Amino acid sequence: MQKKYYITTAIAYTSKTPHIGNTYEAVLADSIARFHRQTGYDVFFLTGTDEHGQKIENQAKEMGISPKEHVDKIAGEVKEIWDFMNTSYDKFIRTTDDYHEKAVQKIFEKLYKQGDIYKGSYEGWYCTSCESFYTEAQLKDGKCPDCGDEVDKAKEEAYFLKLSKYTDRLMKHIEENPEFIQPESRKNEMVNNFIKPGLQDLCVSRTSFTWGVPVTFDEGHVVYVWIDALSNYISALGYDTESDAPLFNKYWPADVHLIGKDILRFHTIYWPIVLMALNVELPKQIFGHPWLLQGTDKMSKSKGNTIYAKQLVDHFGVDAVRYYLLHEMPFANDGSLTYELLIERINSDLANILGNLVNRTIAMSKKYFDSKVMEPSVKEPIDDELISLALETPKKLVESMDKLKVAEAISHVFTLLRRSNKYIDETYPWLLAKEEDKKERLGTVLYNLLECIRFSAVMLSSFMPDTAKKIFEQINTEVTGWDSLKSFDGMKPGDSVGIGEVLFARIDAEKKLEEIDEENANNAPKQDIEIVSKPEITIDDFSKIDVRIGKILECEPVKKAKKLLVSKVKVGNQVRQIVSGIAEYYTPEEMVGKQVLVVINLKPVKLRGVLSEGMLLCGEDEEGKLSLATLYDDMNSGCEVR
RNA sequence: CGCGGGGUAGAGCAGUCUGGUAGCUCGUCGGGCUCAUAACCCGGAGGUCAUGGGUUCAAAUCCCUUCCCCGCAACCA
Repeated sequence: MQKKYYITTAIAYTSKTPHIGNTYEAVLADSIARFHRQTGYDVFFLTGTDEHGQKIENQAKEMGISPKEHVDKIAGEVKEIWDFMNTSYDKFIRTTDDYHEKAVQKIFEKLYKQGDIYKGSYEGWYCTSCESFYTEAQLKDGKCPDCGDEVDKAKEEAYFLKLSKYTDRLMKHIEENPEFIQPESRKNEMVNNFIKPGLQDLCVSRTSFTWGVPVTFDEGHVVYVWIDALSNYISALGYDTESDAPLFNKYWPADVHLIGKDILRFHTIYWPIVLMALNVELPKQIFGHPWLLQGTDKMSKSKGNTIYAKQLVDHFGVDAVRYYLLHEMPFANDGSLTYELLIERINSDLANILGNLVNRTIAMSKKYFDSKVMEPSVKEPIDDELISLALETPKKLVESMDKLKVAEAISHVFTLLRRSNKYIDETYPWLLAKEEDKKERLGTVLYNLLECIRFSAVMLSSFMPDTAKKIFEQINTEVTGWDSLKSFDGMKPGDSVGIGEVLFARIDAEKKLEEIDEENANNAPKQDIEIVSKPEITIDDFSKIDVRIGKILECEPVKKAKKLLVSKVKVGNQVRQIVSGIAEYYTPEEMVGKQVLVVINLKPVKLRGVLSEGMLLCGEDEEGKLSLATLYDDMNSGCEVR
């Protein structure tokens, strides 16, 4: 029976257009899926979108459209990107799909009936204007972190999943299956930070918003993201708690869930526990891939450094972008993308090594043999090294791909291409062409080159499908299957090769970068921050906050806290000790002597064990970047700020 | 003393498990070649393998010290 292979990506959240980093995951999954198809597996490749939640509900409200309209638009964009990136998914699931919502409801019901989900209450602080709950730790200045309003201590009913019940089984599974969480270092993070300290039961329902899957037996409750989104991996296969599902029986358990390293916790802890509770087998592997950075920075909209797949593809073509993503991403560390690096890779690998080899080989075939493929009749020892390398390379590819080391796999192909270029220099075809009695030897040399190119194209099919196809056309072969790599005789003597066309044009880096700079300057004017004002307050409300001018006398870091500085601040006749989360932006030395704005009537709290009696005012942007508010002119400390 | 990963040529990385000539790609310099997209091929320069100590005939590799970077966790009144 044919072996099956089930691979999934994380489903993309439909709150904004995915950037190239998100796109990477789909391309990576695609190359793995294609490779398995090519090497004989029955593959199911799932991807899709995660479309519920408060954030989407709010965004839709702001835009004045329905949540469904909002997610339809973004899901459409996601699908469009996945499509032009040439990803060969078998199914694109949306969590707003009917069958998915039903499956989620059934799963929730089943877990509730068997007691793994129970109704409890969520005790915390409630903000009336936001209709949201916050834990003590989430509060900002004892107030709502979102809108800054007063919060009330309150209880809200919610459903909880009993994680504790399954902790031991999960731990055992992780220990017994070292492949389960990859890369290895991630496994330690999960075990040490979460499982060992003990798992708290997980809140799996919400009442604070309605854009979600309703809990069937309790009106007002909506299934929260964990059970909703994660279940897509089985609902997509038609999983049903009661009846059999053919696709599910065939493909489950997943061979690999490919996800970003940021959501590892949900996939390696919550998801396996849900499955255990459902009495369903666990996926074989969770692979938390690294992130793609813009240079050395995380991509984000507010930094204005977001790169989108569309722009890259428009400038460089799909396969060049796919090549870069797949080949330049390390296995465990974050990778980096810049236009400069991309152009360099295209020029040196794709244009020079690959494209030029194909081009020169076809040109020689045409020139010397009128495009005819010749019989390889005059062998020489020097051929053996080339041929045996060609025959070994497919095995190496399989080994690398088994470990999901895609970059390494591609490198093997390029080793063969480099060796082929060298072979041309070793055999001097242009000299052979000058002597009539060397014609047959020349034919053999060209045969070997064409066959190496064919080998390479077959092996590149999963990574650069369009390019592989173009190469097959140029060398005019239909022998493109993986099995044809078992012997070095796929090219048929007597056939004619096709027309040589440039596969990848060399790019003038300077010119291209200018072009892109200009484009980015036009397209991305620095956006003003959209102001969504907090509720109006009266002057009386304002006057409750006692802000004073202070002067920093001393300042030092708080031990074992990366972000905290503790300052002694002179405010009038008092000296306050204040802890601030600004250690990443200011050194203690530069703090001393600064005149600052201090909120003095905040309830004192201990931070990392250090008492803080107030708060220093700072400007803070979306990225969390801080700037301390100081004074324009020297003032006597203790003055009121109004 | 929270947990983990890492520091190897100008850049990016492999090698470390299982000690035995320090390697790959890019860049740079020089040479070769002309079939090809100024491409391809060969050679050179460039490394105290972060640091200090230990084990050993022999250490990038094994053991310990210190310093630095990164991830996770905690923390942002």
